[in-house]
Amino acid sequence: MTLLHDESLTAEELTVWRMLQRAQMRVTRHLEAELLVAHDLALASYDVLLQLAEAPERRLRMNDLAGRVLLSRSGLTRLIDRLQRDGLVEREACASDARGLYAVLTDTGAARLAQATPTYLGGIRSQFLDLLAPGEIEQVRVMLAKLAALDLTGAP
Amino acid sequence: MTLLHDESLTAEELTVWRMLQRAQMRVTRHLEAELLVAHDLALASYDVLLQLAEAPERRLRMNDLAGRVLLSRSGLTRLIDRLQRDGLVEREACASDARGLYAVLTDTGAARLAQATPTYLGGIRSQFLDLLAPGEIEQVRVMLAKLAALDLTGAP
DNA sequence: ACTGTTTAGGTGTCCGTGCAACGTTCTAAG
DNA sequence: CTTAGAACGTTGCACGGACACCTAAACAGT
Repeated sequence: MTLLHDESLTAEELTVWRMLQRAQMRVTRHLEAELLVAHDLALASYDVLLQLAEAPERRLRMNDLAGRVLLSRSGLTRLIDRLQRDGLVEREACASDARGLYAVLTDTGAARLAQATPTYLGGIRSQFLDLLAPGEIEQVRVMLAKLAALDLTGAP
Repeated sequence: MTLLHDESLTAEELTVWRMLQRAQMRVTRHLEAELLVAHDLALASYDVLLQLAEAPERRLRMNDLAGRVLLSRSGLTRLIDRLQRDGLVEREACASDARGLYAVLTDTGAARLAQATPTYLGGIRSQFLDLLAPGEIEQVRVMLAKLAALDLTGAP
């Protein structure tokens, strides 16, 4: 597993990985910057709002939410602190489990999300989707599905 | 540019983008963690050492290097501080330009890089390349080339 | 019921990074 | 030669995030 198969292969493959890193970083930065100047919203915050908006009852358990936005639990705690301070989400106790807390999207939060969404989608388009042919997007989707499969099997 | 073309398209495309985010994050985390435990080397540090190793004379101007590792200049300053403290790189004045500084890879640094490289490549393999068919890797390369083209034209 | 274990969430602390401002040096215009 | 402006690298500051640890609640076995 830690063994090296064949050094010679890696020249081009390594480049692919590095290009991927760069491209992803570039798009992310662009997106974050645009959201910040236009709506004073960090990318992570946008993701949280989006996840909540898609969730039933506009609410999600903290732990659950942390997993979806790829953030540590502590990181999410602070982020929700900020969003709550700005009135975009609220914390609500869970009836069935006294330890549990729901993060709930407020109307204000939903409105901010709606405002920011064109910027978000536009950024993804201009920096990512518009540069690829439709068929290529589908190719990417297929590949990513393979990679995502690992999440279920290998990494708990 | 900030206009929304068609809301209906974005359902699947949005998923593709989010999957890409997740996949990239997952691989990066895995890589960083492995490098850290096995060689006490952050991913950013590895990247710096790698860039320097590939550069002529094993040296690169700070500004130049900052661009290659996708780090702000200030961020690079501190990173080089740490690497220098650990003896992996050195700073060297530039003869032709008194403002300029070279970051130079030391022998110690080259050795550490060599030690860590199997871990790095192995991680990329196991988390990324091995999950894709050879043809798919080539497809990715082609697409990334398109995305990278933007770096040259659109973004200064 | 009781005690140990696991889970949910929050807190203390540290580290890495970006932004804005700064000093220094190079370059161009007068 | 002088001076305005740009470029290079560094520093003060604040912020965001992770890790380790903590408390409270749920669950397990006896």
